[in-house]
Amino acid sequence: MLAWYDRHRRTLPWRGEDDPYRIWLSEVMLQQTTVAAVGPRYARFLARFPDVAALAAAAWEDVAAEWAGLGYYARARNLHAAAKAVAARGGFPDTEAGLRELPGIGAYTAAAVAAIAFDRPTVPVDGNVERVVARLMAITDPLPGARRLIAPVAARFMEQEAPQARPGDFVQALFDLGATICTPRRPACALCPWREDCRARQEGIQESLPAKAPKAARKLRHGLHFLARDPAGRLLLRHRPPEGLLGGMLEIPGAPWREEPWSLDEALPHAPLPGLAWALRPGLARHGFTHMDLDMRLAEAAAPALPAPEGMVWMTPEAALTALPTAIRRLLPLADPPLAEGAGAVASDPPRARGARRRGTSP
DNA sequence: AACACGGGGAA
DNA sequence: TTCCCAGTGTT
Repeated sequence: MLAWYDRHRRTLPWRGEDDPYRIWLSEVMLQQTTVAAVGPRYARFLARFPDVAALAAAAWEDVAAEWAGLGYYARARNLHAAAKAVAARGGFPDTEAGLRELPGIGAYTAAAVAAIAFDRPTVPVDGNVERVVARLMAITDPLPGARRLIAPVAARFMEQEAPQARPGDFVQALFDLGATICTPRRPACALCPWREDCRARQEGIQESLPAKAPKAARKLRHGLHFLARDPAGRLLLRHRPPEGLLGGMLEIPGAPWREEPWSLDEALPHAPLPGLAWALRPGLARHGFTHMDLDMRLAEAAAPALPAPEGMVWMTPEAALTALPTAIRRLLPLADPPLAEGAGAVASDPPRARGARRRGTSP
């Protein structure tokens, strides 16, 4: 495995780093997030917060804006909290158990940082390792339950394949094998260093593993949001509660997301400023979360120059574009004139700003 | 053990 | 479209 890794490993921005801060940051960004999505964001984050002291000293607003668009915003909150804890104790814990105490570091990330940054002989079990081990051992139990069978096998590999040598490289070799050879669909078994040992391949069932438990159906919810613009063209945004969905992020204020679609009249009590002439815009913004789909409509009004109400802030469209989470950003192309992604210099193509088509028989 | 929690890239 | 990604925390 290590010989294969030395020959075929991917070149990645966080490869070869020995700074625990950088390893940790990469692992947190990579939680449920693809390498391709993390790449540019990793470099940008480090440019803004070059070390753990800088992150610990930063204001939450700046961390949130930097994380916007990456998703799973509890990661950013926990990252910020963990940075303060690390700065306070004078450095990173160098054991799996010590790392596990930090907010946002669970079983996987503790093992990953311990192995990669501190060469501890432990195996983080991510989606790649689950897939590689399930196939190698022909484990047919469905995930996530099968993890209790997979983890001990992975730990045994570490003992056998990397006896006190290169634990960090061994786990990253497993990642790379899963990402480039032992892929979810159409694995390239002919190129695999373990092709002769793989029980799933021997049985011809590699493409059906790992088995997964069926996931719950996504609910559909509806929202109606109110975009107020002041005479300077700034947008009125609201802070969401610190926990829960999009916790701690900014949003365009609106009526709560619920099962039934909103009419403008019905939603009016939830408008951020009283007495404005709200006009409902045509079209619908749709966003899919992990557990629900969300259909949002947009009402707009011109507002006089006023101080922002409690918990809200006036922000330029340019700043809003980068500070808003993607779900909320999808409303901007519905505005008149549209505040699309390319509103600034770049005339990029507006994302799925699908109009009222689809089966949404709008009011 | 089951849920809540984002978003994007690839097939 | 669907799948799934270097998962964590809460209930």
